[in-house]
Amino acid sequence: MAAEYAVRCVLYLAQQGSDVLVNRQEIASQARIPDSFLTKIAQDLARAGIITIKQGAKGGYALHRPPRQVNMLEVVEAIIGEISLNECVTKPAACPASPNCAANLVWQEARRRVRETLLAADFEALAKAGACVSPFPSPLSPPEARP
Amino acid sequence: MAAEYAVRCVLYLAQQGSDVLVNRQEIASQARIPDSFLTKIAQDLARAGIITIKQGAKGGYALHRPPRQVNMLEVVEAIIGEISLNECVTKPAACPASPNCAANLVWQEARRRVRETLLAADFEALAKAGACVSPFPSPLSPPEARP
DNA sequence: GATAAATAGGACTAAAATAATCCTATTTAT
DNA sequence: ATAAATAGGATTATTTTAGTCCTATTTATC
Repeated sequence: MAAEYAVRCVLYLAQQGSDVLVNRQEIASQARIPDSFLTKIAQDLARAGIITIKQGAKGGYALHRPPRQVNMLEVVEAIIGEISLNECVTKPAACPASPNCAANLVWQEARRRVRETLLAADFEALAKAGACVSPFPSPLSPPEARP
Repeated sequence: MAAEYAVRCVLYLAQQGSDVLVNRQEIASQARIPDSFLTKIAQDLARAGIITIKQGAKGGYALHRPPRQVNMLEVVEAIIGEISLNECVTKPAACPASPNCAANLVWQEARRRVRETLLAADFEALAKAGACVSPFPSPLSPPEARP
């Protein structure tokens, strides 16, 4: 959940435009995130340099950069750490044979592709594509004709 | 862990060749899987038609098909169910906006690519390439010569 | 058929990860 | 000075995962 909450939070901020300060309760209710939990998520996002937190009266959160320069990979990894898929990738020590293990290479490739996919998804595109438009042309949905 | 154990188990069987019956303790020690846990994993693999279980004296496990026809995706999914990466993919209900949510499409694409990668990894190739299963005989119970 | 060697499968426990909450402290606008 | 915000640590609850244990059943062999 936490990573999804983070994506929704950043998406909501991106929709307001960068540098627009939004108070936490508004984000929580609009993006359907438990308010107290959002506190924690925001802290991670701030630590990763994705959002800016302004404390005190009239405080709130804002994107720290233009939405174009924020992607899903960093948002997700700000929350859960580096995506790894499985232990044989993260803790090679757990598997004595892993340096020359073909299965390990498959996991690494799978991981690489997931990260690549999330990296390609920037929040400007996500915010714009509210309407069913996939950022990926090929197998999921046919490319759209431009007006 | 369970999915990794399953991969190691199938890999070990693939290395012995298909149709070769191996007793559970040997697999457990060679593939470094807690013996009692392997019981559970084997049941899932059998249910998925990946291995054959022979009960009774001189019983054990064997691959149910040639290694070429078994891939990492089905082995992993036999254990953990369909790979989903996150809830917004599995339970669209959890997110009222998901049908037209661009982030959701990104998750789906990422998932598609992981599954595609694991699908392409068949156990004949893995076994040939040399993998996860320790090349060293187990100190606990060395494998017996099979007639 | 009796027996010993295997695995099946359900019940159970332990540990870890995740989600979420609460409370006190601190920051800031007015 | 005060009220409106968020920070951040401590804590709890829930769920998932890992692993164990025990009794039942299956099968080869004598």
